[in-house]
Amino acid sequence: MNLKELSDSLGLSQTTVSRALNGYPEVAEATRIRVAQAAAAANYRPNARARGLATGRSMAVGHVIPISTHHEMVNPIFSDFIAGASEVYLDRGYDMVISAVPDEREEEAYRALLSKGSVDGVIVHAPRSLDPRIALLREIGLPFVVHGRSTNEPGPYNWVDVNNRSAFLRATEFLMDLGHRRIGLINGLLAMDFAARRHQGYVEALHSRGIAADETLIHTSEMTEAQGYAAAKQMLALPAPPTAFLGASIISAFGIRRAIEDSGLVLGRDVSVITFDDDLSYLRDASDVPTFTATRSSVREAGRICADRLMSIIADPAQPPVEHLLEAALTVGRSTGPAPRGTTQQMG
Amino acid sequence: MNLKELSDSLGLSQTTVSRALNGYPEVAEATRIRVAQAAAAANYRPNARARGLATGRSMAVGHVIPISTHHEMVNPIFSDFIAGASEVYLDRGYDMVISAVPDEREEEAYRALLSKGSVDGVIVHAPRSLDPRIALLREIGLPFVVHGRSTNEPGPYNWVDVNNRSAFLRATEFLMDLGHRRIGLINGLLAMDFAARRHQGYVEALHSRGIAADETLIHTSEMTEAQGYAAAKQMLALPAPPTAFLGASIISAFGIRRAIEDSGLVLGRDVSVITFDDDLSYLRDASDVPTFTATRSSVREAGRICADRLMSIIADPAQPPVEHLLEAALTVGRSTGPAPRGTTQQMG
DNA sequence: TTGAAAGCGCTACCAA
DNA sequence: TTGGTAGCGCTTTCAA
Repeated sequence: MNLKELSDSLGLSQTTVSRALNGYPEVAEATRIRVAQAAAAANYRPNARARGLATGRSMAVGHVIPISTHHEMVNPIFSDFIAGASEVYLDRGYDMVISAVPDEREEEAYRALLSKGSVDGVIVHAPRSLDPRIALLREIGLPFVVHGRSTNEPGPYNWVDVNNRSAFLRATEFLMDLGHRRIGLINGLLAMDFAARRHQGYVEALHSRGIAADETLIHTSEMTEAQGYAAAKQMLALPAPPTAFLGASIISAFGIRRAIEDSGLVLGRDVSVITFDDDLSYLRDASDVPTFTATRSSVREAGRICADRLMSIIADPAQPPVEHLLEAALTVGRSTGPAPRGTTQQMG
Repeated sequence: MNLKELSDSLGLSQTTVSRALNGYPEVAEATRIRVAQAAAAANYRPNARARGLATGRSMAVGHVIPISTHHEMVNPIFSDFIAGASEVYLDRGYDMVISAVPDEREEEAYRALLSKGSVDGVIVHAPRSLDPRIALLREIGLPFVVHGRSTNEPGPYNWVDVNNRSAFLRATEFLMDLGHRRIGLINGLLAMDFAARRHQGYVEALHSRGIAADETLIHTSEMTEAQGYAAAKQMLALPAPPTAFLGASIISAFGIRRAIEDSGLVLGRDVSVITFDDDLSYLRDASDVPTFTATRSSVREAGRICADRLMSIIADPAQPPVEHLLEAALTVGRSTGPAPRGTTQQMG
């Protein structure tokens, strides 16, 4: 069923039917109702390509995911983000186009998305410290919102980020409040902006209590199970091993747990672990289990906000960039049910 | 840069330029080269919407993900599948459109995808025993490939599936070979086809050794950490607790591990665990750690195969349905590096 | 308040 | 081997 068939069946012109369906004010109310009913009955939906050709907009948003490093796709976090963004797209009638491409074909992917006209804008994932994608997108004039930040990027741009610095600062303080003084940090690659900020928060917290950061207790690498295991194992073998770990991701945290077990220690009794990007944490000294809900709920919220922001930019590209910093929620108590929806919840 | 501008700059007609770019044989070789160079220099790419309007094909594939139950998006497996499919799409110039929709809006999503004309075909994820989506897609004539199988579906259809029955059969046998007789099965919901097949393989293996399946050692639920924990905890409290677990997913396996620890037992010493959809397993009696690579590599492979198959169907919808059963690889030895690419590797 | 008609950028048919 | 041209299905002036 297309516009012509629909308008013919109604004895109206395509123009009028199109106007009625798109909410133009000049259509008589009676006509509009008649058209709407006929369209619903015929299960009519305008062809997206034809409409796109006519309007110059594609009603689709692109997400380019670098896959060679396995940073993103393997990361459950990404799923949450996508789920949040999808909610918004679904509401607004937008499609989500995902290009999973090898790192070296990333630029090509963005250019293709633009020149093929398949999307009206993109979300940039996992920005690095000075991310070339931002310059590229500005240059080619494709609207974009960054999930995360690119610290050394000189110009203004739209971003939505979780406050990784404060999250790790608070988590470190929390552990210190429990008496821990030697806290191992199993972090992601410092080239990733979020990892650098986490490192910063951790160090700040230590300094605020007059504790010097011990390099042997800081590890940065890809956030894999194997890396988490190796790093934790090595730290536990130190003359003065850590009594607690701060894990950057659920994946590496599983490696940390394995290292603790392998070392003959008992998780939550001999060694405490707080994991970020996770719903579970293990502490030996707390009556209950504190949980960073940042990534099971805040990341989903971040997806919603990014999508919403991008669609606003697409509608009006002239507006000034907006920066949106979300506070991660560190709650006490194991969370087993659905993650809370708010993002402003603070640690007690 | 569009076709008209490009052809004008070359002093050729749009027709000739289009033909040259699309590999039609009647174009003079000299012309083709000249056109190709100009196109590359201008960074020209045909507008996907215009081309789609003209050809009737959208050069895009849809993936509809049900999100309300958190079956898929939360599942790291899904990421691997997408990564595999993406490789194929990228090669063939196809876009991947992902609709994450609440269960109840699933049918609407498929219909919209078709009538809006945004995709040429879809991949169906996580089929149930008699999945209504198959009938729907057949009815509306949208080409599709199912990742998994729908057991009670009467008609033929294209599917690509991992042999879940044999995987669980082999894993159960493996545990029995090590001397285990009480093996807990922490499974997904039986309404999900893959879970039913896993259950079947488990029971078959027990029967082949003359062991009756013990209902108290079989648990089915959503594959969450909390469910895995609760189920394992309960089983470990039985008068005759299991000495090994078979976990259906990496997520629930983490719950199983926690239950073991909580019960004062040591994983790999007191209780063994084999996890599916995972790269890690913990056995007390094996010299090394056996690993089901099914989901970190085979699932990616399945993504590739599904995508390839779908694009073949789109090109020629008349061809008979193909059924593709992948054997899951159960390997011995911890896998820490990149997952192997093949899918036919068998357990020793 | 409604309709006719001109595109949007491309492909594909029919001529030359 | 090349070009003219008629759509593909929709939106959007411009007229009526």
